[in-house]
Amino acid sequence: MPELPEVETVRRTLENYVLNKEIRDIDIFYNKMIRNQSIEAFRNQLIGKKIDRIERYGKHLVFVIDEYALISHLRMEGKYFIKHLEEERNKHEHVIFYFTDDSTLRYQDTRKFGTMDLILYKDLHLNSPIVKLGYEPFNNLLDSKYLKQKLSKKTVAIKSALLDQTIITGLGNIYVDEVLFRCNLNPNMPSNQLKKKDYDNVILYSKQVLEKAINLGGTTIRSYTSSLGVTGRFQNDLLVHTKVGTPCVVCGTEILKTKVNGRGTYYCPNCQK
DNA sequence: GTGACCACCTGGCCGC
DNA sequence: TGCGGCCAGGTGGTCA
Repeated sequence: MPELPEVETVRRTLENYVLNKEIRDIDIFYNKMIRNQSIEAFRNQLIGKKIDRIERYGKHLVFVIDEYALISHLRMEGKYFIKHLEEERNKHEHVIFYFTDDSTLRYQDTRKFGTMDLILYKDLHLNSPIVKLGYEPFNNLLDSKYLKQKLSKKTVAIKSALLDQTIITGLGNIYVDEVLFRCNLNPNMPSNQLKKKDYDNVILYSKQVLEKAINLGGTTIRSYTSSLGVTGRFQNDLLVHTKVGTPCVVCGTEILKTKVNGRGTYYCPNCQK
């Protein structure tokens, strides 16, 4: 699924294709994808406008279109493609933006989990899904004091806490497994049992793992391949995620797969006691 | 306030 | 080969 590195890769790639293009028309084939506007209002507010820039907050892409912010969340399998006007629509393309130069931006989502919210840009940090997000690992405000405040009263498993986007934003199932392995933390450990060095390690390795993944263009696995022909290479650097049955790179113990609050979770039972 | 559970959705996989 | 059932999972809503 697209996590922060994959979304950042999509953002950087799309910037090369859609900036300053004028929207001539929009087709929406799955109405539930547009959450906070009627289809008519969504179209009326964007048609005739140009895409000024693309921002990213955690896993949210924000297309800045004149005075509006189009907040797109790819969820599980959302992807964007640039295609010529005349290319046939495939059945998983749910929103198509037509530009005046006869190119199109197409949002494709096999499972239809993705969402789009359209708000005024001035309200982006006042009244939008962005407001609830915690700090990204790259934010200097994310320190051990902040983590202690957020986690020290939580009994929920550390894996679940790190997936909570209101605490740290940008980590998803793949990268949480990788971070916990590097921290030698068991995914089921109650959040309130972490020590100061654990907070420091979570911050350090979250940053390290995400930075490397961004540099490698994200991770390409069965449930996610990037758009526009961009393929990530971080899957070659995964140490535990999807490695069930293979020896741990540190101690040689067989990597196990379990479930933590319903999420598939990979870990080394020896390194992550 | 917290945590558990469910719905959303469809392709892939497995067993029969 | 075809069918049914299960699994995958980020997020928001509901309920205890």
